[in-house]
Amino acid sequence: MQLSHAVPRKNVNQIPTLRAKARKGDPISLKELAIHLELSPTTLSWVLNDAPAASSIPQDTKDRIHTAARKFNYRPNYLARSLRVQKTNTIGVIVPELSDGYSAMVLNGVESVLASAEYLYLTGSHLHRADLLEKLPQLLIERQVEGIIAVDTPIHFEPMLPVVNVSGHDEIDGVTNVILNHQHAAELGIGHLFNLGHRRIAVIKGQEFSSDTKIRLEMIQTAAAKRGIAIDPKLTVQLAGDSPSPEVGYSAVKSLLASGEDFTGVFAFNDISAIGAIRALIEMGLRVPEDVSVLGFDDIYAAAFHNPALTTIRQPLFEMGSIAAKTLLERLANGFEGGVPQEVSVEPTIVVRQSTARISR
Amino acid sequence: MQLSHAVPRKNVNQIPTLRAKARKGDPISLKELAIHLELSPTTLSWVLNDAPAASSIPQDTKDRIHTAARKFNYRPNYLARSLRVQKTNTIGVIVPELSDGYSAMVLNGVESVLASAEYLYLTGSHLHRADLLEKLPQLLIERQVEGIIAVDTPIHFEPMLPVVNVSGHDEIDGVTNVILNHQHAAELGIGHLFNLGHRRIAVIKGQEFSSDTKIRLEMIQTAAAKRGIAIDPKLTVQLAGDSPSPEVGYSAVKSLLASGEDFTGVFAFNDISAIGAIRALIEMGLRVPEDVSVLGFDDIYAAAFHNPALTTIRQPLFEMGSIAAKTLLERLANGFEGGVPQEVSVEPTIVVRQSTARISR
DNA sequence: AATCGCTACTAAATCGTTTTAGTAGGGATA
DNA sequence: TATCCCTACTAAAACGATTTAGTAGCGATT
Repeated sequence: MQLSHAVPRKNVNQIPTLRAKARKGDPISLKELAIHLELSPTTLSWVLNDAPAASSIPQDTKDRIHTAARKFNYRPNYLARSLRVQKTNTIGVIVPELSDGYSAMVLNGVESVLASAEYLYLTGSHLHRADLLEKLPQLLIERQVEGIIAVDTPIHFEPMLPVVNVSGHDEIDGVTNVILNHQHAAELGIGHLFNLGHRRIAVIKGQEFSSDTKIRLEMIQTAAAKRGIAIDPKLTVQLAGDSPSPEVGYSAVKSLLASGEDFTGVFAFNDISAIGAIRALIEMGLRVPEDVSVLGFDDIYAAAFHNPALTTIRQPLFEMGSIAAKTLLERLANGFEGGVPQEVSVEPTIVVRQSTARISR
Repeated sequence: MQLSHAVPRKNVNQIPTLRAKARKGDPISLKELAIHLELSPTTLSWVLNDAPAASSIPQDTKDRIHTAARKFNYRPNYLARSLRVQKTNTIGVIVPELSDGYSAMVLNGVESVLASAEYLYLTGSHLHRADLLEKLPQLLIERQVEGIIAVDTPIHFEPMLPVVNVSGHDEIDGVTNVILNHQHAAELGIGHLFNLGHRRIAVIKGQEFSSDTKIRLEMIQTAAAKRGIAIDPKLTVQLAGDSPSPEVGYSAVKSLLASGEDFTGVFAFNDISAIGAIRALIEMGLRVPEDVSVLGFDDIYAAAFHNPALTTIRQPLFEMGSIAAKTLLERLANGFEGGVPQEVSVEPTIVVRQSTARISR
């Protein structure tokens, strides 16, 4: 990647800015506005914030204030206000990384709720690095965020402020976990494969750092056992590396195929790895779903349009995000009166498409 | 989606929080720390910030201060500091939406640069809604962000602070555009298809709201004309709707196929729509690439693992993000001395995979 | 005639820093 | 001995809001 045409414009630096300032009006302070109106800042503050004390201010004074505020485009300085009222209307969000599809969907849900509550959020990606896992919460807390939403992120700190962890499984005081009903998810997935006749089912485990990895596998094993089949440890492979690319699923299934073990179905950790798995199978001359069924997880946008279209366990990621945000805002509003919900769980659904089929051998 | 097990924990609300506070130490202020040390806040501020004035402070006093600060876990209050020094170390980022893959990749690049500069960022998604396009910049400016990075977002305001627009094409004072060399991209794409023998090439235009839509098509037409072929308007379809799903590409190509026009190649606006296009073609019984070649754009993670693997024009999205951030930080550091770069451009590359092939009919 | 209450405000403190302007005390210099 | 400089600090203002505590003026009540 190269840069080209770094074209600096001349004479554009000073003038337009000054013009813009003069035109738009330099941010004016409450004090300046008060002087202009020959009133005290107190009065303006009361009126502009519609404080109870403003009830004694006559309407025409109020009108004068509002008019002047609009005219001079007065915007209260958020820093000053936040400092005074000890409230920032800001939360922190910690994600593993943004471009994995998963976090972005959750964030969409978070944002949808925050927006209507006039909250903004600061984001940080920890990239699974220990130093960032340590530093990011600090950084956010220093910035006076009121609470933290973590997505698929281990919590290593004792929270001094409300924390909601999406896909968190550790019980930590002060941390609310928003989780998928993994038992149900496993039932749906294994049930589906079982009903199609599959008995030798390979499982792609998630990476060690993923919060869902452990419970997901356990629940799958339980669901399989319930149907009288076991998940053969030799058919269990684990994703390696932290790339958000299908490559990790591809490699995992490659090594599985190399082992020579026989299987008719694959239950992947997520859609991304399912896509990689399919590539590996096809390269070996196996057809999906005729020879091997592949079951994804998450239902990302691409799942429906992959070739073959992915049968998958849908996680309501957007909703998990919005629930996380709602829960956090509630906890903030309640102070410490409402009690801290330990866990909120959401239900998966199965979306049957073309990557799974009845066993034919 | 339903909620279940909203399990509130009893008696957990008061105690652990108080404990945590007592344990971790309530955030202590500089003043309190100063009282404890029997020094003035000034002295502490000088020493802790390693200000020039601290040169007259003897080393053992400095040590006392640092030790106490560590012991009481002193963290300067960002609001207070920012208010005083008129600097927030925060920028605003505006994206269309996070889960389209594109924005997330750019954001990764942005974050990689900001992190090492000790900057954090506030994010807002405008979802192509006019009201949000208006409101988000206001909101961010109110929060005293030092600058704004917009991603594929039309700028409707006169910027009072530095703005960098990734994939922006409008010349606006104070806005630096980070853009792809679209001429080169079109050359690569059309050249590739042309060399494979394709003459009747369908083009999937982007949505109207996408900043790249117009120039992309123009450059494609130019590149085609240069080779003596024209892009038939009847072979030009436009993505409709703002879903980040392959569905929009699917619909577009469906309607193209319904028109009965003949073509051997498709140049898609992005990989997502290319994936939708392939689905539409396959549904019509056409093989990709044997009957129709499909060329994507962006090179998202899934492109390499789609079936067939997508030949695509790679945009260095991560780099575009990091360049945007670097440019913005430079502009912030320079004040208005350095001049405002109007445009920085980056080069695409073509990644040839399996979705394009030599024409066979 | 003193008190009360109401209206329509203002002064000053406060949030937690940084920064400007001093200053007390001591030794060296003229 | 007066002046100057240096060391090691401190007091107070400032950033821009909100909030607490008043207060001046006036009409109504006791």
